[in-house]
Formats: sequence, structure tokens, C-alpha cells
Amino acid sequence: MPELPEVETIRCNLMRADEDKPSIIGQVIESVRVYWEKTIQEPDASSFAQTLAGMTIKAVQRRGKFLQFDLDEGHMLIHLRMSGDLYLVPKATCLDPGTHDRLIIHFSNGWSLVFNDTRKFGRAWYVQDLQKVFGKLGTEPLDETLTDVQFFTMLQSYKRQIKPLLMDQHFLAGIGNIYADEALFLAQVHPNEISNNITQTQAQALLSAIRSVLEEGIQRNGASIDWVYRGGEFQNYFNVYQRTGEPCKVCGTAIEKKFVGQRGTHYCPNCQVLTKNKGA
DNA sequence: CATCAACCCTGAGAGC
DNA sequence: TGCTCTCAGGGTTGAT
Repeated sequence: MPELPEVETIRCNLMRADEDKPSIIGQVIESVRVYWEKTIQEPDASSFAQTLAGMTIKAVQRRGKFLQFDLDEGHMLIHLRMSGDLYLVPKATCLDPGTHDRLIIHFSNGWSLVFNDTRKFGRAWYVQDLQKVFGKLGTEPLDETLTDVQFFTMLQSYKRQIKPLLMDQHFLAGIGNIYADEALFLAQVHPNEISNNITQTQAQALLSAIRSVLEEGIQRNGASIDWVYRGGEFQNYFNVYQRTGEPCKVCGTAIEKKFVGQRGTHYCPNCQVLTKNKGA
């Protein structure tokens, strides 16, 4: 499922021009086809299609797990959720939609942007005001202006289990299940740890771990898991995610899986210990 | 404020 | 072989 690194990888792929395909930047939208109405969150599907026609893609940015396409006027936003993927293909190959194609945008240069989304959870918006969708989003974890002390203060302001907090997009924007598990392991923090019990030293380690796993994910072009292949290979470097029963790469203890905040959570019961149990 | 269940969906994998 | 059943998983919403 696309998290920050996968979304960033897709963004880079769309922007980059190479022998195989042009950049999406500068392309003029010729027509918009919606094959699953619910994919369009705002406005309604036909208004969305009509409004976008004739506009030029000026830039593609990322905010959390959202892709932001800047147009002549306003922005198209796309959230891939669980199973979404976005890619450019020659228009001739997608005049008839593929099995899970939900939205296809045809450009005047003969190329098309395909939004393919098996589970139909993905969403697209057209908005003038970014705040309408981004308003409550939290800090970008890779934003260099976020300091260790600020992060520690943010943790202190909640009394929540750390893993669900990390995944809360109002807290930090972009972290999902995989990178939360991997970051907590690297920082040696237990997923059930209560945020305001985390020490300043742990907070520093955690922020550093979050940035480390996100950057490694981006560097490896994201993780390709389940049946949705995106070309990334970070899945081959997981320390805990989907390694239930396998030995911890640090201490050899079997990795355990349990549910934390309704999410499957993988951790090392030896390396990641609750503060209150330390030294007990 | 924190937690939790339900919902949206599909296909993989298990059980038969 | 092929049917039925269960369930993951991000985010939103509504209840406790």
C-alpha cells in the first residue's frame, strides 16, 4: 500500500522524461474519463472531467500521501489509499479501460495518465483551495525544520499509543503501517508505548528512525507488496514487517505480530520493550 | 481526548 | 477443480 516513499517514487516517475515516455509536466489535458464514479471525491465526476479539460499540468508535488497536480487554475489531488497506482501510457493502449482502471486522463501529446485501483479506495479531487483537503494534515516528517525538541513536544502533548499516533495523518503526514513498524523497530520503541512516556532521547531516536526508513524507502523506489507491483525493492530489506516468526536481525528473537489500534503490527519483543517494563 | 467498530472493496488464501 | 468463507488494510465517521 502506497505510503510516503511509494507516492514520492510515483511522483518522480511521472515528472521524469526518458526514452520510454515524456514528462507529465507541461502536458495539456484533452479529455477525462471516469470509470468508477466514487473515485472522484470532489466535485461530482462530470464537473471534475469538464473542469480539467484544457488545463495544463504545471507541476506535481507531494503532501503526505497525496499527489498534488498544479494546474493553470486550481489543483487535482490524488490519494492512492490501499491499492492505487498511477502511470503514463500511450493513449492508444488505454482507449478501452483495463480491469481496474478507475480514471484516465488523456493528454494532447498522445499520452495518458491512468489511475488504476483494484480495491476502489483511492480518491481524486479538484480544488481551488488546497487547505480544503490538506487543512488538518500534520507535519511532513522529512521537513528539515522539524527539530528533535519539537517532535518530543509533539509526543508529550498526546497520551496515545505511539504506533497509531505515528500513523495518524494529523500528527505526521505520510507514515503508514509498514514504515511505522520499521521505524519503531529501528528506534527500539515498543508499539504500545504511550507517547508522553517517551523520553527526549527516545524521541530523537524515533524521529531519526522515521527519516531513515522513509529515505531508504525512497532510495529503493518504495516497497512492492501484495499483488501490486511498483518496481520498488524495499520489501527485501524489512526488519520486522511481514517477518512474523523469523529471527530479529539484531538479537535473533522471533518477530511477533499483534494488533495495535486495529492494525497488524510486527515487532521484536526483546528489542522493543515498554518503558515501564525496562529493568524489571 | 482516546479508543474502537463499522464501512468502503477486492482478491488471495484457506477450508472443504 | 471450484465453490464459499475470511480477512487485510488507509482513512473517515460515528459511538462509547
